[in-house]
Amino acid sequence: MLNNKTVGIRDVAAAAGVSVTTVSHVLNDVSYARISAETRDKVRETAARLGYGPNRLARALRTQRSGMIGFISEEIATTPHAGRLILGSEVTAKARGYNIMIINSTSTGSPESRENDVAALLERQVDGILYATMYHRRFTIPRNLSGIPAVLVDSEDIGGSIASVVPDEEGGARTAVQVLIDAGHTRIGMINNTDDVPATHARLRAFEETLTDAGLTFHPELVQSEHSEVPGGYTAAMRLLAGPHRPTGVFCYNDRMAMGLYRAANQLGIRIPQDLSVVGFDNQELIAENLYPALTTVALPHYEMGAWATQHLIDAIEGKIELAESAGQPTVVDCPLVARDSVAAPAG
Amino acid sequence: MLNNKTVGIRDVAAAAGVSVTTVSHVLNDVSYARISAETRDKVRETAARLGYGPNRLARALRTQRSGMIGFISEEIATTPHAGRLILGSEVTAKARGYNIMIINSTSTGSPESRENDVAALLERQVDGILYATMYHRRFTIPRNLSGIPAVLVDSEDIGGSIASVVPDEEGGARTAVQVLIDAGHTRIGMINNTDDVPATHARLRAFEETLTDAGLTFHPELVQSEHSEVPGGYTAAMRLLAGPHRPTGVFCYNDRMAMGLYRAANQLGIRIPQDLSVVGFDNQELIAENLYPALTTVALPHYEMGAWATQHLIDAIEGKIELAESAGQPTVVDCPLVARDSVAAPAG
DNA sequence: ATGAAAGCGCTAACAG
DNA sequence: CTGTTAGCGCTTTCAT
Repeated sequence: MLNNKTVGIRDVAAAAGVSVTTVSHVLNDVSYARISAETRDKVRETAARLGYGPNRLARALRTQRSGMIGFISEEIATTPHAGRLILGSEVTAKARGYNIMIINSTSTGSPESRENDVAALLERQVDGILYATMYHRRFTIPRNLSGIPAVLVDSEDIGGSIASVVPDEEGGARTAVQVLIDAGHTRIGMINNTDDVPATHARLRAFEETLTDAGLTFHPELVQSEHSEVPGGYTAAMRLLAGPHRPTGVFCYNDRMAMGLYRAANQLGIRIPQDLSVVGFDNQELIAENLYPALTTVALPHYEMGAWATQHLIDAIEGKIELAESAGQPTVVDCPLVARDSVAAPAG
Repeated sequence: MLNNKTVGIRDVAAAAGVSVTTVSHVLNDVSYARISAETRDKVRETAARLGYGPNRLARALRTQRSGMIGFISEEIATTPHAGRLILGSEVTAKARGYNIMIINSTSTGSPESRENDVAALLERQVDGILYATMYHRRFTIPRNLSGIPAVLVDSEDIGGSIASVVPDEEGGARTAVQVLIDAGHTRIGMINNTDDVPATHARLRAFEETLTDAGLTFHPELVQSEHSEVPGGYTAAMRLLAGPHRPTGVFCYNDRMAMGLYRAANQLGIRIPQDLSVVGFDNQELIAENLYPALTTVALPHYEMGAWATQHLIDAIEGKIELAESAGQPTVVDCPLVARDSVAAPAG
């Protein structure tokens, strides 16, 4: 332990010629403390001069509040999304005087390993726990996570017992499709994922509804599904674009599949956005920003979900809200449009 | 504080009918403890039955060892690299019984804000600190970081006072260029960065040396520099490829610039790898894996640097090594080749 | 308006 | 072979 700060409250007290109680009271601005202005100044000055810093561990032991929140994240490294989640959480936590402690988990781990992750945090006396999954799905929380302040991030709790926050898949998809409609497209296709996850179904549903609401007809043959990576996007796009009566606008399940579509279009001599408009989903900046033309897409609100979850977790810790009340259904956060250069009016 | 575990060592002692000392001794496997096998079993059984878990805060306060290491990272979210750094660190720390506490910083912050980040960690009584910069550069550490166990990750300390670990820029660049040479290329170009950072100079130097070592001549007009992003790569590539006597192989400063080169090549009707071989740097998977053809590149060893730094920091904390000894020059870690599909023998 | 003292949960002398 | 006890640095009740 780094005891460069070997200076504690009693050193300050001694140097200032007062008791430790007084020091504690002034440094913590205790409301009921009745201490003269001069004493206060003297204490503060002495503390500063000695370079005093509180030992948060000792305080935590005494107050039963560590000011630490545990953050369990699946696959921290494989996706840039986790970084934004952590950032949203860290910034929010710091603003409220908390720090975050990170544990990396895997989406393939056993229930016991998940419980161990939670237990490790509990031994550290964290005030609450944030559990983030790698992608939006339905998730069964570790048993020992229930009954303590916790929020599930980017997944819905199957048991419905804890609060959670997820992206607004439907809203985001509607936004994306509407961009195409607003640009004047009437024959719109979709490249979808084949995985059985909430996003797959919600985005398809929203696609269909948005078309219908706009008075356009939904053509089942204009939705092609594949594995949600670049090669899948390419394959699906080839099917979608090679036919005789191709769409003039395409909504892609994610930016990676859109990247595959770009390649297919390039290969077929179809220009984006002149001959084909495309909108993605996720706003994976490395891809969306760097594709040519830059991809118009809808952002997955990872920073915001991390921030929301942290804000509410802390509110619950501090007794300002009751997390149990929102446990029933997930809080849904907006997926905003990020307009770039891949959408134009249809040709002719 | 989550006192679901309201069960402490004294509860276990009472339930097992022994003293707290005995419980502490058996649960911590204290070497000099002389306790009968039966007592040990009884204690362990009781602890398990009651669901006892140690309060690491109390232990830390008593032992002056928190078992926490602080991790300050610049720009956690903007680069996927930070994720790998954190992962390497977290996995290593966990394996040795430590946890990591994250603080997000910025590369543009003031010296005071950096010192505050360090101070926050110090108040938490972390046993040591890892300070990671966003990219490899020369860095002045916060003043209050000196004198405590700490290692600088992905930068070299200008003051030379603390240990650091950086990627082997030269070695990585040599590897990249050698791949081109081994494939039979003799006219090789480079697309370089314009920033004045160690990587720019080291990679260029290695490029030149590797050519010379192979008996090839270095043509200054075959190195084109621009801002190290996709558009810069495109611009530089247009200059490099539009000329009359263009190279058959190109080494790019990073994968993003290589992506720009791909677009230029596509536009000029130059096929990769048939007409042009390319190798990148960084192994930004989202790009390198998904470009068509997939990009052969050299990996920046973020996971390894995180792991190395953590391993050594903990060794220092535990008194196994003296960090000061390696403070003079940075430890350099290998940048391995990631062979994909963008290199072939030169045409005809 | 200020101070003494107890105690948060644990470890480690030291004492039997 | 096992138990008593002091104390890590702090907050807070209670006294004065």
